[in-house]
Amino acid sequence: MSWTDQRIDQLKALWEKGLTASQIAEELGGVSRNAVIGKAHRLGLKSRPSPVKANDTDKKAAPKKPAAAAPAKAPAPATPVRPRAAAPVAEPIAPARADDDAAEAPVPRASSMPRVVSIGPGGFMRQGPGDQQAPIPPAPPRRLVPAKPSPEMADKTSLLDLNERICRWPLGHPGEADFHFCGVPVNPGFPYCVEHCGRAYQAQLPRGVRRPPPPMPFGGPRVR
DNA sequence: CCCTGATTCGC
DNA sequence: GCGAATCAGG
Repeated sequence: MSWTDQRIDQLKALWEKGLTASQIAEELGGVSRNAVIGKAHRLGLKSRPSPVKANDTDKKAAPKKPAAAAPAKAPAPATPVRPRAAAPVAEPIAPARADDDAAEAPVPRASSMPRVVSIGPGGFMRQGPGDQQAPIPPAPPRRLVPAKPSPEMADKTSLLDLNERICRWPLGHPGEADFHFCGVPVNPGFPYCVEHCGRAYQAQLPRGVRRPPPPMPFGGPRVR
């Protein structure tokens, strides 16, 4: 991903709105938290209370990197591919309500009055007459997360609960009411727990060897 | 451990 | 310019 004007505007807006770098990175997609921070600093919009910037007032003796001439980095190839993040997933979007037109009172807007422009759910930005930040970044109706509907789903691992350190082995079938994921801690370096790694990764058998169970796709035919 | 932002530095 | 690696505080 590259820093298009749109993405930069979005970054600025979200950063000034107070979102954390992680949240912004997640929102933008395709970039890491570090990338966001790096870009923010390059854009000059740094500051904002950093948890690590306690000191400064009169402490000057701060030897930073005394002997940094030999970094000698040893990248760890032990883990072939570190899972970066959950696969991009289309989150449910709230259906647009169009039935409350009656409530839309036409607001008289003096042209010299600063407008208040929505940049997303709960987020607004003043925009004066002089300001031209043309198309305000499209406000994706994300972050609106459906509540766990039923008590028996409350402790199940939903799609939205997935992260890099819990097992994403699916249990049940997408679309079913109780579809969820395994959710126990992963076998480090793998997307599944030890048990499910055992099912996901199987030793290559020599040709001709008869393999026990012919797995049916998607868990087999479903009776309906 | 998790999180945070800041900084460095090889690309 | 970019961002992973690293640092350092909470």
